Amino acid sequence: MFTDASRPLYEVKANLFKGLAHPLRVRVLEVLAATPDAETPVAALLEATGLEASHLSQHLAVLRNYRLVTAERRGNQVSYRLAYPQVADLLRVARALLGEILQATERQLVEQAGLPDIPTQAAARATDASAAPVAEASTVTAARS
Amino acid sequence: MFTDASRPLYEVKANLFKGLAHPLRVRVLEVLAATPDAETPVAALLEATGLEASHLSQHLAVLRNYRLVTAERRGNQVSYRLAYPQVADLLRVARALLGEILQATERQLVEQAGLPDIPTQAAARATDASAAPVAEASTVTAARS
DNA sequence: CCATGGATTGATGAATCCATCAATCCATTA
DNA sequence: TAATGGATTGATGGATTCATCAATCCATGG
Repeated sequence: MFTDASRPLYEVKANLFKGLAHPLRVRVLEVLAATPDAETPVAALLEATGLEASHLSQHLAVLRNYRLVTAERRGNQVSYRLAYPQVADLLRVARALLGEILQATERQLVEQAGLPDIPTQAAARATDASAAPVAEASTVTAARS
Repeated sequence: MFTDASRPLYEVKANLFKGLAHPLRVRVLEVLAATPDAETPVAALLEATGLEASHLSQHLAVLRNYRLVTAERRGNQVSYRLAYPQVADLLRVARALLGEILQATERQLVEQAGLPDIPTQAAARATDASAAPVAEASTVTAARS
């Protein structure tokens, strides 16, 4: 059911994004995407992420269920690779989009720094929390009707 | 903070995917992507989704915070559009990936249907639940060492 | 067969996200 | 300014997801 057909496309898509919506999973995919034609043993992933085996394995299971990676057992140990090259594509496009977003919001910060408050490092310090969205600045812009 | 720089890339990426990880939000983005150069009034989104205004607005707020859409107020009503064309790119690539996944899992279903159980419509009926991942079939494949 | 190392699975409290309802805001018109 | 329609915001249970720990599986070597 992790990627079922016979459901509206937007549901399946959202579901795919849900599979990608965790830093550790993205990290793992990035590592795997770095060597698209080689297998990466779990040991290497453990080292790359610094995680506890069990924790990593949980997320690997998620990635497997979503059919984003495939696993192969060679004797005692297991290796992973991306299930499809398009997974790497997706990461690249996401990165490109983020480039745009960050660049644009940076411009905005500069613009609004010209007038109000402290023009220097205030913004930098303000943008410090570790959870989610971009710093606010009133979203809905006006336009003449 | 919804798309902060100065954090590891994989965190920011995962965060982006989190913003996309909901069927309604994907649906809205798809609608907006259908007319990239025109604004879409909230009324149209309401109709396209069949949602209650408040509910839709919640998700629009999320999309705004993630900088995926922009809103403009024209007199009494508000219209939305994609903030960057790359958002549409991302949806397209996701769709391409899903195409691969579904096609491949379909092949697998056919293969394994050749031998066990009922070879006909059993698989189709089995893939019915409405929540998440693809139907299971043992993940870790073996290989010679 | 038992022990060991490598990896996965299961279970549980904590944290996060979501849908719904009430309240508010904003611009237009009377 | 009072009232109305369009849209957003806030608050609150209910549902998902996550991190951690213990238990299990699986293949190899003694």
